Amino acid sequence: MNNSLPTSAKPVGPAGTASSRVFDHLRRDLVGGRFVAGEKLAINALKDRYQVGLSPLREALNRLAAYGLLVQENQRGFRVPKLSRDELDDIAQMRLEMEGMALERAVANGDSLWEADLLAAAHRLKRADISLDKGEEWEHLHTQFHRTLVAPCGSVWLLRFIEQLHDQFDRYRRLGPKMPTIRQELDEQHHQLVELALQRDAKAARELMDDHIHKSYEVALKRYQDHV
Amino acid sequence: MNNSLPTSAKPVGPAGTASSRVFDHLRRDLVGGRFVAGEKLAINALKDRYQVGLSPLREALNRLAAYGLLVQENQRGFRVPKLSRDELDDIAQMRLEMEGMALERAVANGDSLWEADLLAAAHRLKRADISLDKGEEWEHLHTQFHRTLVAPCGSVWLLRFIEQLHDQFDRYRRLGPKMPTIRQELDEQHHQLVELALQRDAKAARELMDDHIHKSYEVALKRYQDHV
DNA sequence: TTAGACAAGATAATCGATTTTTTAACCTAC
DNA sequence: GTAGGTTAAAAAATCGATTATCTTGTCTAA
Repeated sequence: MNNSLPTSAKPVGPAGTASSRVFDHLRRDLVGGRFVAGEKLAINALKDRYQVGLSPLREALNRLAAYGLLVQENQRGFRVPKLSRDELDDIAQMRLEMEGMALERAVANGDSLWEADLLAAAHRLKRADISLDKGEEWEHLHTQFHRTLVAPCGSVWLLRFIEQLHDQFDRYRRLGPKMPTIRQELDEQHHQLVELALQRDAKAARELMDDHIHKSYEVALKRYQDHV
Repeated sequence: MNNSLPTSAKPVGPAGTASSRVFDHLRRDLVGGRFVAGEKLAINALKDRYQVGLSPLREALNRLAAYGLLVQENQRGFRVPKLSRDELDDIAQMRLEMEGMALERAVANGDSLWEADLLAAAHRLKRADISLDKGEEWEHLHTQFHRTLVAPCGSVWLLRFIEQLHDQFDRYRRLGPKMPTIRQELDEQHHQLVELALQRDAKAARELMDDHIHKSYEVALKRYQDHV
């Protein structure tokens, strides 16, 4: 009912600090490809762009560097990490291993509340208007769906790593303009994943997840190759 | 050098910034159990303790929070994460999965230079004087050995996650005073691991690694239970 | 007694200015 | 022409002080 303000799954609560706000904003922009890979960040320009002072901005940059969305070089500031085919392969491979593991555990552990959340997340994702807001809304619901899928895997650290890998993967997947054609097929798989999860068919679910990641990988690779 | 996470092997080069220096120092102290779990950090006290100003100190704290060695609560500073049996189990379980995977790949990929590095690392570890420097020297060589073991696994992200898990695991393992008795057995396994790696026996190596982590887990659990 | 209000002190977060280091442009000697 | 050196400008890092927020202790009213 009260979907207006503080209920969302956002990292920062009602009393967000400037540092946290700019962290979230920068993270979205980095994952969404609003910066050129390899680019050196001009801190003074960012100060204007995000309307914050130097201290909270630098704190946010430090966090992003520790998180892996920036690289920090002593005495010479921050840059956006380069992209490479090798790294994309690495990330996709790790997603296969870790999300597969997480999904199997989630299917084994998830309760009926999870089933409800999953259906809800899938429904919201299906309903999302891709043309709206440059697809930001769809992206958010997509992230949320995958998060929900593996949520009851029982490992905080596994979830954390998967989240990190998703962010990294999306730096490739979200290069360039949208391609709604392939999305059709991937969207289909989301619903099949829910089906198999509800049937508690861990093996089939994992196989489908493997295929899903593989297809997403092909999208990301295409984007990367077109982009270079 | 620039692509490694802030947790790189070497503390920081000659031109380390104040921020990086205090990050390294704090990281060592957190992993080494020099702070009480759950404790709230008094920033002004840290300023004196590490002889740095507020800005570089806060930047270091932000990095450590993103890395998982601190928790950050908006508007109320930083605290040392609590310890729990559940989390220890989680961390150990993840180490089993990830280091096992990494070791298998390393055994498949590692070249002769790796073999040499491995022998060297094992030798240095054996020679290390535990009584020296509160065991810091041994700890460093131990970390280095395990790092070398999985180094050629081919995945930057896998290595990164393993490193992070080691730091988390050591928060438990290094609680309380040293127990040289059990170390004997674990030290023995280090050499057996080298043996199996050189023989390229991936399966046996992984099984031994599983056992090694399991034994380490028992040490850590004992420490944790004694500590509570 | 105890819940709530309030003020005072402590702590966290942020700002503006300064110091340090790097970068880039220019010069000179060979 | 190029390697090496010098310096001015730019950028990064840090400092000192200010502002915002939380915490604690005290008081009052029910």
